[in-house]
Amino acid sequence: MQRKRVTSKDVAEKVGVSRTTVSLVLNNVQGIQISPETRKKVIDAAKELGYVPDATAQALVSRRTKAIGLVLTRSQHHIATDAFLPKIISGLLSTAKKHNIRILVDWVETEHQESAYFELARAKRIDGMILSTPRLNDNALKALESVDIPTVMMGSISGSNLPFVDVDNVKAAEKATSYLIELGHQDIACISNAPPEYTAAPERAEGFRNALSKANLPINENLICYADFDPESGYDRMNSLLQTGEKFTAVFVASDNVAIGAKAALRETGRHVPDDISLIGFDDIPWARYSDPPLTTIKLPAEALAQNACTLLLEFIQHGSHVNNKQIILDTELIVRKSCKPL
Amino acid sequence: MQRKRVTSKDVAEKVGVSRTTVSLVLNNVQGIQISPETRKKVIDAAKELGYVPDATAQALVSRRTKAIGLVLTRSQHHIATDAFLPKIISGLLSTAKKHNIRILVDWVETEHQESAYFELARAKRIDGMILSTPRLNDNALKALESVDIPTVMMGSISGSNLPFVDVDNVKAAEKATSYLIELGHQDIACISNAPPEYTAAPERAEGFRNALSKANLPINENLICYADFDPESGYDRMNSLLQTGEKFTAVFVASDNVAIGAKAALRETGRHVPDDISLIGFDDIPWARYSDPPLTTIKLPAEALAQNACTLLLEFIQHGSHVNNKQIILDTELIVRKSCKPL
DNA sequence: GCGTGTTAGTAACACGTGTTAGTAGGAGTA
DNA sequence: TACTCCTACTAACACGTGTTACTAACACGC
Repeated sequence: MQRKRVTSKDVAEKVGVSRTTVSLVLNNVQGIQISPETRKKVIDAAKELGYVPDATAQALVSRRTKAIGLVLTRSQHHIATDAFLPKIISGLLSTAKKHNIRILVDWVETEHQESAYFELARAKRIDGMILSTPRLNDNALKALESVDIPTVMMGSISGSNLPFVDVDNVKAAEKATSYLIELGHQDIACISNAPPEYTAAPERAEGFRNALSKANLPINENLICYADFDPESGYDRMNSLLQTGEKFTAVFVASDNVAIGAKAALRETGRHVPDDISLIGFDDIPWARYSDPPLTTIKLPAEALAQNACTLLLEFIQHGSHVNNKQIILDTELIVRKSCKPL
Repeated sequence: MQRKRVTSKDVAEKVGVSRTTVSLVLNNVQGIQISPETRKKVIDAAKELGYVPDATAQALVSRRTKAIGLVLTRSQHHIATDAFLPKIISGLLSTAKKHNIRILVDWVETEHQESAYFELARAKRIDGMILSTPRLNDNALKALESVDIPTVMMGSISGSNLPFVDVDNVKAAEKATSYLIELGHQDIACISNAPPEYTAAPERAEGFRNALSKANLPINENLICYADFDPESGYDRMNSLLQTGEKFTAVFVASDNVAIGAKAALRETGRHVPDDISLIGFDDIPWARYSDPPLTTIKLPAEALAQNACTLLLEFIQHGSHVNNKQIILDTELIVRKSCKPL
């Protein structure tokens, strides 16, 4: 049943040459002399036998697995509800495919972070890794540096000098908030996307504050809170905001996924978007433009982020740490739809 | 900079035993005699040196890579907008982690299917693969069988006897449609989830027809159409349905993701859900319960599907093709929310 | 002393590839 | 003939591990 593997030795024997010759021909090694007839015979035989080089053996000798890791550092529930993951994967796959590289998805539970990174890297199963929205404590960071495997982060993190790809979260949040201010809103709430440990969350809150300051508006800390990635947390936070009794006419929600839940909470308490409350999101997930009303939001170039992270990592792998451009900041864009209204 | 790799040889030398002994101790091989002192010394030395066995070398000799492939066979755009992928990945990761197995995500562009499957399998980079919502032509199927790598499909496919994990699409669609009929609807449209090549799509349409037949209602083929996974296609199909001039008071949309777009089309043409049109979805993606109105739908156990597929594949890998239970059908559940109304 | 077992290991091969150093054979030159 | 150069290869090592077959040392019973 189980057909025997076809190895380069089989190809060599069929043609009547050495295994070395087969390797040289099939890898098209430059600066070496093989007669055209032999070349052809080898190539034909390989095709006929259906020879595919064994990736593990190649990896062992070349010290390159031709695979990179996408390391997710969130809870299982947050992975399952991450509206962003498909775009990340899609972007990664498209770039990786061009370079004939595979993607290994791994998941590091927060509890045992250090050893997990360590083992993953040391086992040499991947050539490098991409950390998605990392939340690293000092130990994990140190472990990561000590194994020195090429690493690129998607989303920056304070206190680390690993290369990263990100957007300017402060500026983007400022852009969103300024838009609300331009519409005449003065009492604005902010639900950031995630707990403050995730660097992007406080950055977006900071952008929110900046916009208010520049417009000489007071900052009411009671109107600033942090969600937890999923719609449910947005639902909860919005209800909490409503219960404070503080007045607000607009909300900046720093994640479309969270905004889904926030909007549901508004609806259930009889408030209408945008007539009663203006709502602006962040990310521009596919759902946003089909929402009711279509959600005004900040477009995050998710696929481009992934593609850039992948390209940067591959450079990193190839040229060692001499990568000149260690951080890439992509642009965001305000997408005006119908969830905000002049006051 | 680049620290030298720690191999089992280093551990052996440090302790003063042979490499064999190190291997026997660390793998805890049964039925072999090693003195407790030596055991301890080896374990201590391994820990002290930070020894992690090289996965590629292990794979080469054991003929097991301890990785399985998740193979996506859709276009890049469809991967990016797949609201289901995160749950699949989350389910896969959780099960795989328990067995200390990694997940390799791969993407087969439809054009070069055959060779891609072939190469992936033959390169021995993975021990088995999971095909997600496969659409296989005959060539691809034959190629797949000829390389005989353990394979499990998520979503069945006609004309193949590969093991699979799925829900009973016909019955689930029937359940959804019957619910609409029970509410008094008689003129019901159906937008299936995907093009008919994807087996689930015609199956769900069939379930739709079955329900009508059982209720002695006429089947109007003009009211049955096929979307293409994403919200945009739902938007288009709904507009087409509206333009036919055919009358309908309810719609069964065999995908929540498609329903998002369909609902937008209804809204833009001034129709309200559920007052004017009742809408029932399929999948129960996270967005569904926060939708406006909350979407009544059929719950597809996505994570459980992935977990079962993973478990089945691992059994398959371990015990060869002697897996007794070659197909697993999971239950679906009608989730009643607020998008449907008695006529 | 001798045969038999047991204990605690080790030497050597296998996995399938990439690569370096070397070589047989022929042609050209003095 | 003797030396050099070129062509077209090949032998052999390395990568790091798992595993099988073997052995040295010692104890035990008679």
